[in-house]
Amino acid sequence: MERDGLDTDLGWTLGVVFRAYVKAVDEVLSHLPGGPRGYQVLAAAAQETTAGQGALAQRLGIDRTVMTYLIDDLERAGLVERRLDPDDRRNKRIVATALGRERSEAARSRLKAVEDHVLAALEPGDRSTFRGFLQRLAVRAQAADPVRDACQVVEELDGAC
Amino acid sequence: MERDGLDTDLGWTLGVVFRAYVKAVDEVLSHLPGGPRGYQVLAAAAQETTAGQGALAQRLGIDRTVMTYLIDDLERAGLVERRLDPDDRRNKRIVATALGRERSEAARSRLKAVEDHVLAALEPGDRSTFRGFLQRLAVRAQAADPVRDACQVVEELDGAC
DNA sequence: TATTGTTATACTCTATAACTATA
DNA sequence: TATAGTTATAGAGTATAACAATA
Repeated sequence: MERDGLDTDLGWTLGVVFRAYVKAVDEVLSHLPGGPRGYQVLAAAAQETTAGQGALAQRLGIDRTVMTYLIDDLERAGLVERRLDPDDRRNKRIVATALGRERSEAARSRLKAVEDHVLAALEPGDRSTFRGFLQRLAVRAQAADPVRDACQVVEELDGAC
Repeated sequence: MERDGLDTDLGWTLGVVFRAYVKAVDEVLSHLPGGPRGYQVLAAAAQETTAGQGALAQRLGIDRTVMTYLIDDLERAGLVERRLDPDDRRNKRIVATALGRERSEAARSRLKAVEDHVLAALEPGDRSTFRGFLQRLAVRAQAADPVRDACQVVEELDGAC
């Protein structure tokens, strides 16, 4: 069947694999408050002496207003604590509790298992090749400006932008 | 830097590449009513004698209530028409106008260019290897049930689900 | 009664801006 | 005045359910 449209090749396959991954991750992290994003915050809190929730939000690409609710939920669940920074009492450092560190580690194992499962269709050797390719594409994609790139693409075709 | 959390390997790279692709596609199709989804409908209408908008919605994974608005916009822009099916007057077949077919073809070229651009970081040979890997993963992922898979993954670790 | 397409309502996310407390 | 965190409000997007026309 000759496919066409967004289902074509890259767009379709990339989307299918990504959504399958996201769905599995959502499922595996559903017991954590805030789901995947809650896990990101928890994992950061478990590893680092965070500099305050604002900096944390920025680093994780989460809006600071969303961060408030996220931490509210994690705190209610007893996974993290807000500690006032003595040096600057406007800052609140987020630190994981013992329970939080435990849960974070457990979630990490599950995520690893999900990754392996998503890649299970490939031979072990191909898996690392694939990861290498993806990494190269990701690095390039992050460095670039998607909007400008899109305009370049269009320019080649009809001089738009 | 030892990364951890969702930013790890597969999840992070897959997300970055996918989002870059989606963003570029959004940009390149922004002039079409309904954006990427509008294009999917338009492309389907341009190629096939569609069996009615309900069937179309189901095949494209679009909610039928959303499909109504989508087609409203495409029709207003003069890209498609709703034609009553004489055999069953409840059905409305969606057919592309001459303008619609033209726009659909132009959009197709742009999408192809976006794909090439996203994969530009790889050597030509590696590109097709990568596509092959992705396709294998996508086929497997689509055949499987993400939720059940997630439970299997979890079971291996702590007997949940 | 069941089905196609349409419309109306509600709910979830996100983004924006206003507010407090510190500095 | 500026900044960290919080709270309140409004918007887009989606999902749910009621509705009209046809079978």
